[in-house]
Amino acid sequence: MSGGSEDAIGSACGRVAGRVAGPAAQTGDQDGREDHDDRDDQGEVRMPRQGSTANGRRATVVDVARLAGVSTATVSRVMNRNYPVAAATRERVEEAMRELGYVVNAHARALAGVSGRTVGIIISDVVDPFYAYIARGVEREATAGGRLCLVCSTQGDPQRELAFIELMHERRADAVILVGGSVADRGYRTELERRARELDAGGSKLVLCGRPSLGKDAPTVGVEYDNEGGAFAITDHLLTEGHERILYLGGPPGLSTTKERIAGHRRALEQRGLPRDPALVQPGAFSRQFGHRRMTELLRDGPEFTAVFAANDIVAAGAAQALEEAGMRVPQDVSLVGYDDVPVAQELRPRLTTVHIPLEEMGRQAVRVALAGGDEDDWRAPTTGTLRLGTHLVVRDSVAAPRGVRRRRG
Amino acid sequence: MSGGSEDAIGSACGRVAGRVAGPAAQTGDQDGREDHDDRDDQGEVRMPRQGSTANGRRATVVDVARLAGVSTATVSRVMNRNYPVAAATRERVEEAMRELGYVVNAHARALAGVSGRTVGIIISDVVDPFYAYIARGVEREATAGGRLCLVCSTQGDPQRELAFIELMHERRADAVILVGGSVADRGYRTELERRARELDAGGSKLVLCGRPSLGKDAPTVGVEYDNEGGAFAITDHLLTEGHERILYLGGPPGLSTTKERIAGHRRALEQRGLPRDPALVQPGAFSRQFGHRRMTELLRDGPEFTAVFAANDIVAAGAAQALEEAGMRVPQDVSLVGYDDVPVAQELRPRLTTVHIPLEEMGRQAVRVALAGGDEDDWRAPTTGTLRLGTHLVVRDSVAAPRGVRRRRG
DNA sequence: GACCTCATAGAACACGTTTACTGTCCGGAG
DNA sequence: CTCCGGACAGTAAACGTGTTCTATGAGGTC
Repeated sequence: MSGGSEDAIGSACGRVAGRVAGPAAQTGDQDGREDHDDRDDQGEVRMPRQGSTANGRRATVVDVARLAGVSTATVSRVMNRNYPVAAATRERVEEAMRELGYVVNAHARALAGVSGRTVGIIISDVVDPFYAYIARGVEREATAGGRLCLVCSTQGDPQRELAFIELMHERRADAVILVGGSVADRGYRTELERRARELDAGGSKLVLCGRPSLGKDAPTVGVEYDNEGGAFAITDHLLTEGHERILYLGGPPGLSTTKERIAGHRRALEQRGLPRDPALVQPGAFSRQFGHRRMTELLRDGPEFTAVFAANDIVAAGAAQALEEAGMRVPQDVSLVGYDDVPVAQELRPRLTTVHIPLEEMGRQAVRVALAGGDEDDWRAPTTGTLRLGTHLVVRDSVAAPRGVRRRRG
Repeated sequence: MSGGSEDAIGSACGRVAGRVAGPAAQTGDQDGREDHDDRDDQGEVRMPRQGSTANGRRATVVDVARLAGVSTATVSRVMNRNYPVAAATRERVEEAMRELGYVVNAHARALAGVSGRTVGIIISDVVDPFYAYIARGVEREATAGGRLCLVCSTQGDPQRELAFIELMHERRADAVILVGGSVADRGYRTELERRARELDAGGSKLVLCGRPSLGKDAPTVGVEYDNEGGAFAITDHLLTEGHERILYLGGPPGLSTTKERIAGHRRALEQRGLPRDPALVQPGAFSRQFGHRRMTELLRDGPEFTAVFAANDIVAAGAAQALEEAGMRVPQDVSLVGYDDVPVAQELRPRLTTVHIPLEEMGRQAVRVALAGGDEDDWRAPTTGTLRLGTHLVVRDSVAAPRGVRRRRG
């Protein structure tokens, strides 16, 4: 992007476009289009089908060519700079394009064999910072490669996810990036695998970002982060501080992300020989509201605990509010940690100890990995493979040694 | 969306696609397809040009038609359900599509005259919740209308903005939505207006969302919020509490958004007959970092003030930290307000008093307004017009009566 | 002057769908 | 029996661009 690129965006081809319209003078020359040998006897002008809702038809290569007095091939070559064109001719063509306000039709171009230069990303919610950061990485990397980014939100509905993949396939996206944990449902998995094969057959890639692989033979690539390891590390941090009864709060129960985080949590417990208490694992949503409501309930009639491991920072924010309302101080009375290291973690008071995930980098890698094999014709490169990024603990102010075992209130 | 729609997404046409490949059994019945009379004598297979990077060519309508023993027209009609097809024929075609894993080519479809069903949104940064909420509204409304959403981030660079508009025009987006304040530069304005005309000439709409109109004759539509009014209201709130020296902090100086907010702020001051002190207006970035740094500097050697009006909630978060580090309590020592009512406002302690903007609703309205005229053929509807949404004050805990005039520390 | 090469430019087809016309078959009305 | 209309299905022409193959003239060499 730092080179003398001709456009403000990635490597988009240089194009020009100009003022709306000069006098539509048809440029007198009675061109040599001699009677299509039929259809002329119809006598009627027969208004051409309108593009969509247009009032004025858009200029095409043919119009430009006519005005510049050249063939369409020459116009195409002027645009793409992939074939020698005399300077004078080039100038005339560019002037004509400006005159007509010509804008190339990306659909026609894509149909003619040039890549559509699009990558799609499917997430649960644009507003959720976890997804937003990944989306930013994807968008930036895509733009750097001269591509546009199609964003879809599923609101967590697997059916919509499948439908969006299909829509992106229809648009011949270079890559489709699926972000976030997935449900374990077998039927869904099968459907997903079928889509992956179809995409692959067409030369596109399905990228699984922060989600377990579909299996060795499914034609997908993956970018993961060390979910289990991060959970292990942060639990271990709590254990080191002396906590023995840790409440795990939030995260949709069926989700792979939840399972992995709980797995890491349990491994840390087991390593210290601590028992696992089912009452201390309270999955739910990934929302602030859930964190607040469930925490309030558990403070009233839940098990004893001295620390809370919230499934993510948003849940932690809700839990923090519940704690505050119950008159509990963090970390003096209860320690609290989150996951994801999203901006809110720095705004909470005390600042939240959490696990950092290289979200934006994951997004970038997702498109890089997807497009790696496609550019060259080396289909020897393994069509499947997984890139794994590290996570690390971020220690802030929300953890302290337990003062004593917490008793249920009231 | 609540009707018995056939797909998980908006009103997308029903399409099918199936398992990769059964035995390619050609379905025995020796149908009456007697030799296409050409192309068979070529004898040679002649590998067609590859689509992009594919190893296996994608199935097309022709393939499906051949396998089902019908014409391509019939296949098209089966897909689009816009023309009667016998049940038996339909079944055969659908089976063929499943067999071949056929996925329609959206580019070809768009080229043939069907709308591409795409809306584009251009924002400064996906991660910024201000933009993220608007993007969510756009995305949801677009999806509800069976459209896909193209998202681009400019990082605040007007050149990239222009380039993105061009890219979306090439893709024949139904609407291009420009979000957020704009710079006052005249050359930029002219460029933008030219793009608007080109877009309009092609039947697309340029929507200005939270940004001033380009003028009466520019073919754009707009969705605004009452920026000036919100600033007036919140300043008046501070004045009512007894504050007389209010620091306005942050917001890029050239930006229309900044100008409007400052205008409202000043109007409130003037209404009470208070003087405007230039030293009390400190524009800058819209970032947390700016809020923190500048607030720190001003506490050291800035003018006296008893309240801070941060240009938005993010800046307020930075300012809050600076205040905290300087040992100042909010609101006892200094009152603090923000703008936008973004989630962080609820996480700050004390919870931030701010101005609520119906961000998601703006996004929804933006696409609604853009697509309103286009669906019907009533081009009598004014091609230009602006929808204005209200803002309102949200009172939380960050404002109190001034204890006394604040003196500079040290 | 004949011949070859190089630099350009044009003609024509491919890309994959949709759709306006044109038929064809069949049942029922006159 | 003929005529008519409805229900289907096929033919072929767009849609706008990229690209391959071919053509033409200029300039140089022998």
